[in-house]
Amino acid sequence: MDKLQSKAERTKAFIIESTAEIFNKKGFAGTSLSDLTQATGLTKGSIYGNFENKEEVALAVFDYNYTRLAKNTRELIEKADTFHDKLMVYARIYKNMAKVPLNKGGCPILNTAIDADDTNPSLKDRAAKALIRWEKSITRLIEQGINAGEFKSDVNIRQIALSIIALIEGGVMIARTTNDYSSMEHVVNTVEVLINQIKKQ
Amino acid sequence: MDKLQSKAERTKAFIIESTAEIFNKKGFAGTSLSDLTQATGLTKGSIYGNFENKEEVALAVFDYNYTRLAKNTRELIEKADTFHDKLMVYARIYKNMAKVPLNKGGCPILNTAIDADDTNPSLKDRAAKALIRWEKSITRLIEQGINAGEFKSDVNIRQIALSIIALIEGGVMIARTTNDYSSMEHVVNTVEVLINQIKKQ
DNA sequence: GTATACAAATACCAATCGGTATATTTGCAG
DNA sequence: CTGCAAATATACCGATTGGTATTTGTATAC
Repeated sequence: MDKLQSKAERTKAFIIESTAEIFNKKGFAGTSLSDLTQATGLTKGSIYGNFENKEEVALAVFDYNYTRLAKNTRELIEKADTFHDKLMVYARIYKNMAKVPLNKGGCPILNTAIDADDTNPSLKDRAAKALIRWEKSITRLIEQGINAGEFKSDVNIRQIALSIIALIEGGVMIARTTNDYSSMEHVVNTVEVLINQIKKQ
Repeated sequence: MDKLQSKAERTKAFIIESTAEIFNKKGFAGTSLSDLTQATGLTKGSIYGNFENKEEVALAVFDYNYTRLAKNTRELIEKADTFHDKLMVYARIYKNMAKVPLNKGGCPILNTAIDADDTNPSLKDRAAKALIRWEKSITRLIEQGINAGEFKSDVNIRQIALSIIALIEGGVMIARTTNDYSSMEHVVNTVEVLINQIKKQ
């Protein structure tokens, strides 16, 4: 086997990529098997040959959407020099979210969290883990910034980390629901204020 | 007719109250007609005698959930003396959201916004209007506080209003998804900081 | 080139979906 | 107490749901 992936692996990836947007827009209950066959051009038999059931597709799709988002963010953070600039990457990404949306249908973490909250424990768990990893990522940057002497040492790290996430996700929700992306800019301005406030001097 | 409501009006209200929690938890697509008959003990015929279709029930349920929320908030705000304290009502309500949740299944505005976003224009519009009214309510309190000499006159009113909403809604999402209500407290602390920062002196 | 293993399509399943036409019951005015 | 209208239940509809057993097609190792 000199191929990079088996046929099954390629088909699996194809199904995931083809249906990622639908699941993100319609949610788990709102996405039907016929949505999946329509988006892929495949038949139900083929989809069920590669996934056990609808839930397995949804879980794989969430992982795909989340990984794409996380990778994109990580790369931008690595490019930034100071820890201040690294934190500011979150502001930059969502400031022009309207023009360059990575995910059609909005943030997959937010969508999955609300969608699966009271209905699907597995999906909810995936969203929870994503949020916790995001929080850890911000927390680590602040800690490193403190150690590097960039940030004050008496900041409430967890409060800042959670507030940045809440502002962004809340901002996405407001902007998308009201179709007014200027509200996202306003909210991101507060993210910037929070980050600037922990700077020394 | 010496009754306060007709039979139909009472049944309508009964259907709305009985199914409010289900719609808030499962969303529009995730809630089936049999969910409604099960929750009410009524038959499909009876429900369709009082509502045109499932969407009409969902819209009435959103109005019910939202009105209850808005009324509760308004009453607490009216009781507060200063504009600072009035703004702080939002912080107080959501600080112990875990102990005294007004709506099972989380904030109906957030849930409906994400649920209906890419799928149901009527419901999305309801959520959008609710968000705009909420923003206006905060905006008005800040303006009145400025006129009363309580707040600084150079604050970015819209930025503060939107940030408070985003923090609360984002915080609700994080707390409910991760099952960790301490994160809500952290986020609400930032809401309090924002409000304190616009105070004179 | 052929046998074989794997992948995809076909055809089917019971159950449930949202919705409706009609029958039955109920509440209420006279 | 009766008659009638309003409200609820019954019974049914075609379409679609998620899922599966089986057949057909295809890529690949030998």
